[in-house]
Amino acid sequence: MASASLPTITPTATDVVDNSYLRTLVGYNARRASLSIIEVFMERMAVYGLKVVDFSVLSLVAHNPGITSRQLCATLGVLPPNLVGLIAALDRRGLIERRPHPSDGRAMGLHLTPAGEDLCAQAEQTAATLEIDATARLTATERKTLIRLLQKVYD
Amino acid sequence: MASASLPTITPTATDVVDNSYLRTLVGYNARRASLSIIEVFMERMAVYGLKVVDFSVLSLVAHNPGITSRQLCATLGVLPPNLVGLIAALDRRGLIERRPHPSDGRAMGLHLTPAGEDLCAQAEQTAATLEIDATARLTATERKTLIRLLQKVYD
DNA sequence: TATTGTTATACTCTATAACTATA
DNA sequence: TATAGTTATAGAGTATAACAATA
Repeated sequence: MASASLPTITPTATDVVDNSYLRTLVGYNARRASLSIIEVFMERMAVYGLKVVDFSVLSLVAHNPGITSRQLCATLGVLPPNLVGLIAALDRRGLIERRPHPSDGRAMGLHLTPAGEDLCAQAEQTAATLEIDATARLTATERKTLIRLLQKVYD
Repeated sequence: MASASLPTITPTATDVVDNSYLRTLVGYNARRASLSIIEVFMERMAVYGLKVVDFSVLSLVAHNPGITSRQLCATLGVLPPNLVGLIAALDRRGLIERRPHPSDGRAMGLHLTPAGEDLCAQAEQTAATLEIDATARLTATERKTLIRLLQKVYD
């Protein structure tokens, strides 16, 4: 970190990039904000050995015991072939279980193991803290407004 | 499209996935909104043979004549090796030119060709329209608020 | 005939190491 | 010594086709 009393390298005029046009676009701003939050998300979830999608899967299974792979795919926008390895890995780690679906012989109902419940609860607590930190420049009211407007875009 | 008068397949209770927890997270909402806008962006930019990054590069070069690859990388969060092919392709299409940098012999200043200026102007017009369409459920005021809050997150 | 879960595979995007030429 | 641009390559993420078992 540079001390305030030290001379700083002043960028020349040609070093300053004018991105004011891109900043008028909702898509550009949504993508940049999204990436900046997800960056923090990935850092803190690495402690649990979870990627962003792993967390989403774990959390959805926690709140929807018996959910199928198909339902996870539809909810998260992941294609079935790309969920197979992910589910298998969580299974191998002893975090989730695949049980035969009660009414559909083709499907498997997903459930958290006790270890999975523990990890998910911890991860969700971390997520709650992280969310505040990653959007620290927002007031609580602004954060609620932001979420409401974002949902209005994609709902 | 199903007519409103036709009987619809009513999903059973087990089909309804509870994602209310994920919806409390700014990151989840930012990512979903971001993807829904970028989806429309990609569709409409395909007409010009441009991907999202191509558009950003073209627009930044338009508003910053003589900008270097390095500056583009820093502004867009793209790694230098991944920009090389992209720039080369735009060059081959006759949309941009690489001229020797006036003060740094290692760098190349990027400039739009007349064809590039034309395409960029059209694409920016399309982007402006698309933005409104992709966020049609927002009022103009809400759209401005959304952009302000998103910038507060990543700035 | 349609759907769930799966395998295999291809394509795109992103990341790392190392080189060259210039600063 | 450090930086701009480049090459080659590896890894992650995302896509389609096709199959077995079940609806």
